Amino acid sequence: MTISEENYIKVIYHLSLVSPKGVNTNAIAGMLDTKASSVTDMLKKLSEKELVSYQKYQGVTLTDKGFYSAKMIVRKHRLWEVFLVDKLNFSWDEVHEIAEELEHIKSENLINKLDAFLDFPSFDPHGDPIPNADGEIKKINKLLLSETELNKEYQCVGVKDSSSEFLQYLDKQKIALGSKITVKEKESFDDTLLVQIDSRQLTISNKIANNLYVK
Amino acid sequence: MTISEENYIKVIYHLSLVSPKGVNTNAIAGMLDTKASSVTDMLKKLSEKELVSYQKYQGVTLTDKGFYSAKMIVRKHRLWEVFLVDKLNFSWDEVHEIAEELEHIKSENLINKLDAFLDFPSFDPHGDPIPNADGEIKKINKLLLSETELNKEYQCVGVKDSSSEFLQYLDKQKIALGSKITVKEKESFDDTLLVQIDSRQLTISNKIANNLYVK
DNA sequence: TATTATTTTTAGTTTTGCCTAAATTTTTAG
DNA sequence: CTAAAAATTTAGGCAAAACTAAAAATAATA
Ligand SMILES: [Mn+2]
Ligand SMILES: [Mn+2]
Ligand SMILES: [Mn+2]
Ligand SMILES: [Mn+2]
Repeated sequence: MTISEENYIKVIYHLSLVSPKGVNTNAIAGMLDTKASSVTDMLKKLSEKELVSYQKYQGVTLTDKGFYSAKMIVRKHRLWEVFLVDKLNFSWDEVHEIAEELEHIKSENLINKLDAFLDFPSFDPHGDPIPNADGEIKKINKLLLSETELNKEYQCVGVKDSSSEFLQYLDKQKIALGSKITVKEKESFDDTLLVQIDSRQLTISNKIANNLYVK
Repeated sequence: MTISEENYIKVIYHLSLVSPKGVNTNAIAGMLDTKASSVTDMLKKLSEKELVSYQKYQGVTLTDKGFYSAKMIVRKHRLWEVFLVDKLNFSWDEVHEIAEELEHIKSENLINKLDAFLDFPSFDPHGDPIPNADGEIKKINKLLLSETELNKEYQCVGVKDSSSEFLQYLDKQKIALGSKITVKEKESFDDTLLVQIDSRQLTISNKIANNLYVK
């Protein structure tokens, strides 16, 4: 697979988690910052290689082969992110871009040795699960902060939006994966939350609450 | 710079250490396993970007800019090789191919953090010097085993040929960087050497002696 | 020096991945 | 159910990086 093909497969994977019936051409184009006509061209090629099932106008899904390939790319991406944060002391808002390049390095041996070196982590720095060498993914029951019950203690386990702006906001508010969070009050007018984080009180907008996973 | 451009610059760098007057089109083609006509095309592009000085039929040399770029690619290649051997437990004959890919990862920040993580190594697993962040290279006075004096103790510091066949031969004979080597006798007919390595006696062909650096 | 031989460049194609513009199909609304 | 809107595909092209074949320049040699 070329780097371009890998990027398409990965995007189709991510989109198919949301629309399992079939992924739209325009959605793919949007994620890859390219044009729908280019996507159509690539879908034909991926279909030829039996990485996706594609009938024109009907959207696209991954074949088993494509699904496995996608998970291996995601595995590489997330393991490299762990390496960058845990070993090289990058902060969690700096690693995504670099991992976008590292995920295309070809050696399977490399990624398995990296996995061992990192002690077989199950989650990346953003709380996303890391597929193991067989493509199996550990699921956890997480929910958005906006969906939690009042006065019940949760633990922060991930982010939905992993843009550096959002991650830097969390850093500024000293909210990290592992932080204990309890929603004390919910303002019905705008869904703003009054929360207790570790031992601090904080007011959190609905937008934030919709992008923070807890369990 | 594209990956292809980087590969050309790196090859021109290596060849120009041997032929500083100017590197031949065919020599470049040979190293990159491509055709002379493709090289000519690329030389025009690199010249356009002021990475090389090139006049047709006259061979090519790196500009200061090209020379610095080349050293940064070599720096990345060799640092990644150190990482693979020291941290991921690859053996020294397995790392070159993977480093050929890793050397094209773009972030300067990444490579400087990797450098720090590895404790600023000066030499890679094959004994080749690693340029620092400014492009400076630590030179050592090394010579080939075939050029040594009889009955004088040397230390193995590098390999000229770093093919896996040669490296695996050295592993088999338990010759590693750091090994103490003394040439006891030289057979004048075929230049075969009788050497003492650490505490063992060994007969070594001229071909081997011409590819092992000592100091 | 004149003539080969070798090296290098030019000319013309190919493939990959992308683009714009136009045509087609599907979906949504009236 | 039809007409407009939206989504998707086709057609035709472009740029990068490779190739082959042929031409031109340089180097080697008789
Ligand atoms: Mn990421
Ligand atoms: Mn991540
Ligand atoms: Mn190498
Ligand atoms: Mn090396």
